[in-house]
Amino acid sequence: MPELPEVENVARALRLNLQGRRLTGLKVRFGGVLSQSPRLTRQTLLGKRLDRVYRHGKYLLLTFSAGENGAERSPTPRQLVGDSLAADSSGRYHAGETAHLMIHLRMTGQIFILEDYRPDKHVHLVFDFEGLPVHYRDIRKFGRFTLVEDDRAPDAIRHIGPDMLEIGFAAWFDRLVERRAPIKSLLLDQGIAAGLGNIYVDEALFRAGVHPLTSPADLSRDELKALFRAAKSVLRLAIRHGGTTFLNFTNFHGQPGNFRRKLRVYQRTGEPCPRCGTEIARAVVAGRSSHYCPSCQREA
DNA sequence: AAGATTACCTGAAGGC
DNA sequence: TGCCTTCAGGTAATCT
Repeated sequence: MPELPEVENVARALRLNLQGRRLTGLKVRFGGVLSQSPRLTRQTLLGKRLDRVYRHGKYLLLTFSAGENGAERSPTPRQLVGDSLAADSSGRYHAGETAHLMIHLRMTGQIFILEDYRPDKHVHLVFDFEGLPVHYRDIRKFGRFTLVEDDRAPDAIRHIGPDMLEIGFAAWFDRLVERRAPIKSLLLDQGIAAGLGNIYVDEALFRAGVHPLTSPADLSRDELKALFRAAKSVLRLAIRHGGTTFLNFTNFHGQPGNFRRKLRVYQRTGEPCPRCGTEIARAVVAGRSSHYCPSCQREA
C-alpha cells in the first residue's frame, strides 16, 4: 500500500531512470486509470521530455517540456511565470510547451521499470521512454493519472496539507490542536499533513506510546511533539529501507522493499509487543484496522 | 460542519 | 472448477 515512503522511492527511481528522456509512446490498455481521454493524454504528453519529478504527500507530479534536442533542462522564464497547460472555457486543455501529469497510486498501483516484463491483465498503461518500457500495474484500478494545469498548486490537490516531511512542528500543532477527532483520524487526514497512511500511523503511535483513540486535547504539547517526531522518523526510516511495498525501481531484480520486517505493531495482532511482551491488540478506528500495545499505549 | 460512513475495485483467506 | 462472506485501505462522495 503506497504511502509517503513508497511514493518517495518511486519518485527517486523515476528521476534516476527517466529524467531527461522523451516520452515516445503510450499504450492505454485500460482507460479507467486516466482522468482524461487516452487521445488527449497522448496528444498532451507524447514527444515531450520528462523534466522534473515532484512528490507531495502520496502524490507524484511529473513535469514534461517540449524538450527539443540540445535544449537546456532548466525552466525557461516563460515556465517560471506559469505558462503551461491552459484550460479554455470548455475545460479542455491545450497542449503547450509544458505539461503536468499528476499520479496517485492509491492502494495497489505499481510502476515498473523492467526491460523484460510480460504485461498481465493488471497492466493498464505502458509508457515508452525512448525505448525504455515503463509499466503501470494496478490490481484494484484505484490509481489515477491526471493532466493538471499547474505544477505548483494543482486545483485537484489544493485541499491537501503540507507534506509530512516538510512541515514543522509549530505549524503541524496549529493545524491539529483544535480538532476533536481521535488522533489516529487526524494523522490520517491528508488535509492536516500529507503522507501518512494506515501502516505508518500505527507505527508512529506505537513509537510515541500514544493510544489511537486519544484526543489531542488529552495530550500535552511535549507528547504531541514526541508523536510528531516519531511520525517523521518512521517515514524517513521506511524510505531508507525501500518502503513496505514491493515496488522496485533501483534494480531489475524485483527485490521488495524491506521495511516490512521493521514493523512493530502493524498486522502483528496477537504477537508480543517488542517493548513489553503484552499481546498486540487490534481495534477499528476511523474505519481502519488499528494495531497497538494495550500496555505501552494507554487510552487517556 | 466536522466527523463518520460508504463507494470504488480485486484477490486472499477463512468458514462451512 | 466450491460458494459465500469478510477483509485489505486511499480518497471522494455522501451522509448525520
